[in-house]
Amino acid sequence: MESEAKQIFDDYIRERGLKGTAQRDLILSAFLSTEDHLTAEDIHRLVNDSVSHNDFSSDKKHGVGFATVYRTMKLITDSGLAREVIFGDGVSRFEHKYGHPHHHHLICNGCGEITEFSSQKMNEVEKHILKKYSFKAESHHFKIFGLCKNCEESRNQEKQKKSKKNKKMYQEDK
Amino acid sequence: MESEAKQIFDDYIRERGLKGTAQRDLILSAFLSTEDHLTAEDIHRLVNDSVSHNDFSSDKKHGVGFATVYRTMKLITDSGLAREVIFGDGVSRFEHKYGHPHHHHLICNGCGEITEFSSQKMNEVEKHILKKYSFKAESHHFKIFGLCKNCEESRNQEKQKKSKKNKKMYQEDK
DNA sequence: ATCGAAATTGATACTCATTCTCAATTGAGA
DNA sequence: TCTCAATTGAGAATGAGTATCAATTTCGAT
Ligand SMILES: [Mn+2]
Ligand SMILES: [Mn+2]
Ligand SMILES: [Zn+2]
Ligand SMILES: [Zn+2]
Repeated sequence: MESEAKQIFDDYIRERGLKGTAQRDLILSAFLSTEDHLTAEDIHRLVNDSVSHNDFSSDKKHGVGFATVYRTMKLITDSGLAREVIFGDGVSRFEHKYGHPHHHHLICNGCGEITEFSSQKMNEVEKHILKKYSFKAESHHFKIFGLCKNCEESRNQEKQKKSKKNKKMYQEDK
Repeated sequence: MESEAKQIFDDYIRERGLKGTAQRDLILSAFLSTEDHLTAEDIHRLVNDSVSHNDFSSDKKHGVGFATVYRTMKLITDSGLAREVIFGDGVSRFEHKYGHPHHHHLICNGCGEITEFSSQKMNEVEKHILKKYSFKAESHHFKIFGLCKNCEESRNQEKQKKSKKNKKMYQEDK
């Protein structure tokens, strides 16, 4: 769980002769506090909100900077705790890697909801492709964009409204 | 073939009350001239190189601008001729859509080579996933990053060289 | 507990792909 | 040919992420 992850990061830091800092602790805790796919901005907000709530000392100079968030997320990724995911909207996201087996994503174009899935059959098909092309995979990611159940239903309701409206307008035209 | 594609673009342009221009012709021709996955920069270069080679009039003011390349590739994409692909290296690429059935990609981290593949079995697995999650797919893309056959082989040769070198240094240490 | 070299930090400047703005130019229907 | 909306290129603007650097902090050695 969380303490194991913190241990892993701590080990990683020491092995490299790096230093433990309050900022790194805050950022790692924020990252570990959810199961979401977080952007650097998300993490920056989480960190600085939690700081301003918890630390009410009046001599607080400034929050954790964006550069530190990016730098630390790189370390967390390199330590094996995080994986960077790119959904193609121009922002990187980070998700848990430790204790979370590899999986793929369904991304809703309506509400942004992200659903994870994995499939043994898909792994087998992939293996077959790799052999066919003599390709050595280092990473792989299947992304499916579309509409989640909720968004699909609301879209259909929208359509129905519009078609009623159109019918009405047509009658008024007579 | 190419003329069909140009006809489709022409129709698209007229339907919308847009105008045909020399720039749009050049950009579309450049895009159609290869089967590659082109960046806006690639297309810009293709267009301006071909212009300076073919059109040697000395009163040529300037080449086609980047903004026009981006704007026109958006039109070409909307017309259904192109598809935008995002490999996650920070640049968008465009590939043929017309006459090119949907497929996925193997991307070599060594030389950048892109190999296309498709798999009926994978489509079936995907369909199963979509049903399971009640998700309505609008687009989907499986990307596999790694090393192509060539790059994998050269990497192994590198390894062998290094191991020889290390052995030699070890002996010299004695 | 103190010291000091080395690592870290936040602010800010910068990069780079892409989009926006706008004055000048061009296309095509009347 | 006229006219006017669409288009263009240059350059400014944007936005995510990175590099720089002086000031601060960490932590092992004293
Ligand atoms: Mn995930
Ligand atoms: Mn392709
Ligand atoms: Zn949704
Ligand atoms: Zn290669």
